[in-house]
Amino acid sequence: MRLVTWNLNSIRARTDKLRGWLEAERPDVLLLQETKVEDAGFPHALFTDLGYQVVIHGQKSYNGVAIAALTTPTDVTIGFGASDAALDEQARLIAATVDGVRVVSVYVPNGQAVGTDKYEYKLAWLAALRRWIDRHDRAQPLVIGGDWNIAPDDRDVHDPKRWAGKVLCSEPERAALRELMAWGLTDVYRAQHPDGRAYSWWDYRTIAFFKDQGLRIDHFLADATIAARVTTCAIDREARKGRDASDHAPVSITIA
DNA sequence: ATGTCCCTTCACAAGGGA
Repeated sequence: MRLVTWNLNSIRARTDKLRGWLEAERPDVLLLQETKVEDAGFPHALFTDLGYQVVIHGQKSYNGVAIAALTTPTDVTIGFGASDAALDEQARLIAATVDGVRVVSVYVPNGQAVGTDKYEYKLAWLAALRRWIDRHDRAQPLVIGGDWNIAPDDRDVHDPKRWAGKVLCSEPERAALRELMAWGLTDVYRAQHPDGRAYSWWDYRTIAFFKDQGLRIDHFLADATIAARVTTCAIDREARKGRDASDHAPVSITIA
């Protein structure tokens, strides 16, 4: 079973690129972030034409997440619900069961800059995600993929000195991620590649991809059951190339 | 490195977000 997570930075702007990639790769499950479209405008045919079923949680202009799968996603939930419904006004979380595995697509808030309101919102959102995971039944295998907007440690940063303390790398964000993982989740890429220096995002603004000035902020976090069965984790750098590319590359895992 | 890309609207230029 192969799962891929990809922040598209607009599914409508990425339609042709995504179709070509999907035809060539055909993962069993595709987790999407930043679809940037209301549900009524979602391009369903892009998926159904290729045999995928897709469940979506979108909004106008920003955010938006989805899960596409070759088998039927069941028990779909959107947002945190329960006591954290106040943090559900932005479309950043969707979950479904696929082939017995609880699969989650997350788009963690970017946080803009340390000390801003958006940064505080990011930390609050991550705390809510931890509470949401606490409600998950440990009997069901769990994998959470998405754009976490956090580089877990300095191995995940092209220039740790330049990024020290900045948003995406600051200690409170990293601590929030560790708090989440303390539930019993493994960063699949890092487990597979202890010394790996692969990145998943390169800023458009600094022409960063050309210089490979990237950060690894897109992750699969898996529970012990799934983590033990992972055989590969790769970042598809090729998909970041070209003028019509998202600023994120797809991240892929294979589960035996 | 204030350099790009995508979205939206009191829309064809400018602001917000990343």
